[in-house]
Amino acid sequence: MLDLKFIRAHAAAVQAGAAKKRIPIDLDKLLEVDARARELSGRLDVLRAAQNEASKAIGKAPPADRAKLAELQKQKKSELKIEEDRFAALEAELQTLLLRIPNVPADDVPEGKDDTENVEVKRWSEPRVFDFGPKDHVAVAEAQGWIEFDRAAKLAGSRNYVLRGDLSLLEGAVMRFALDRMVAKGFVPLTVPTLVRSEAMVGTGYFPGGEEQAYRCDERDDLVLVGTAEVPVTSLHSGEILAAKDLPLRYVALSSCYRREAGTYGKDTRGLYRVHQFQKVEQVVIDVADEATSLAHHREIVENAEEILVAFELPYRIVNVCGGDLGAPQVQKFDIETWMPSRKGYGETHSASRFHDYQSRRLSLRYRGEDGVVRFCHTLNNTVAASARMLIALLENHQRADGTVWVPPPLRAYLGGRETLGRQLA
RNA sequence: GGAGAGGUGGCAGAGCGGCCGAAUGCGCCGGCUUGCUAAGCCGGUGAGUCCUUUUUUGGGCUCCGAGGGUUCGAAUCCCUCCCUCUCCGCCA
Repeated sequence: MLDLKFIRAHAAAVQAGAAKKRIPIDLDKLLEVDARARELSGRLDVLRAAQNEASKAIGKAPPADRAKLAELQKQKKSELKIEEDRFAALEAELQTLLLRIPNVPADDVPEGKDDTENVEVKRWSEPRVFDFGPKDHVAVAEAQGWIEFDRAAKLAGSRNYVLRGDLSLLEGAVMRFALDRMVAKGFVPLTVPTLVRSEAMVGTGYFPGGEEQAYRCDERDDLVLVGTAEVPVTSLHSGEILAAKDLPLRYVALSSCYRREAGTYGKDTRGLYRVHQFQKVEQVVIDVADEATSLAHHREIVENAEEILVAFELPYRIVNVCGGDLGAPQVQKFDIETWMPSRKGYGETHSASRFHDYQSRRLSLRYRGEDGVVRFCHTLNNTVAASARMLIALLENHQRADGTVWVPPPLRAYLGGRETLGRQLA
């Protein structure tokens, strides 16, 4: 969430930012509740001070007089209680409103209503020109007996899949390669819970608002399946005050990711593009509250992802995500889209976000600066590799006319040295 | 799942109705001492919020796992929840 002081001082900017994101907010309501709460808070402090002082006086009075003095205090107490209840109600309302205020997008976030207006900022390599009719990833995989959708549906419904044989191994190879690359860069690998309390979802900005996209356990356990390791990893140090010397924290985590994909019926129904469960290696950076540092980290985590795609020899482009396609918590987001022949276009495979202190304020994730001042951290994250979509790109871009699939050199060590997956079919 | 113990400042740990935002030790910061280092000595050292002050400063309120209750007054008593530890059971 944003700092209330910031909102008060920059109401116009907050309003404009929300408009850029196409998120309706009632800022006047928030400011009005805030003003009332602050006014009441001042009065409450005075009342409480009097109450505290009187109670202390009773403690010091001769025991014989205490009952009488206490009787007087009892009456004042009920007045105080009424004001305290009113204040608590205002605070709760304020908190609810505040959680809904989106972060202010950066100036260089493009205007635009949805993903069709994202602005391409970089393109690497060229889509391959096939000298045969390329298949989509489903056809490539089914021909090799690598994928089963019917049985997966029997087990878990639509948008699920079973990987079999080499494709299952390829998934593992991609994940492990991505993980190893990041560890080599000094990122600390973490294995984290993927079933989390809703506080972690609120803290990272997915709730309120994203409840429909998350699987939730029943009332016996108030736990939510995460859609990304970003949630547990960014929440790892919530409630802590970190030492400046320990920053930045660079984490990488491989986890399963779960997405309900509510409201996407009929969209991307074929294949692995939009599925309920996949594996992902995610990178998270936690550092000091400094714009330049944050921007440098943002570039760094985008480059980390680019290196993976270059290693896999997969053409990609980077888009600067426009206001209307940006989530509430982000200041800015760069999506990396990888070429997918069956889509005749680029499909989103990575999402690199920076948040300033939006998440850390919700998580109460702070650090003590060199100057001794306690501040909220800045957080950032990006995909390193997400299994399902990376498999689409690898199968489709590296398929051969004979039905086999070429393995990019860096992955071979993870596949017993093999340069080719599958048997010749044609 | 059953039985018990406990959650206090960066850490350890005392406090178990008012003198407690909190002893003591360690750590950390500053100073003194010292050829350098260590040891020693002195002082400082939680967070949030509001008010005051040009800055320094001073003051009010809130916070001792979370939420509720009892009381004039709660870290201390009661209730609910969360978490940790020990023993038993079950199990990967």
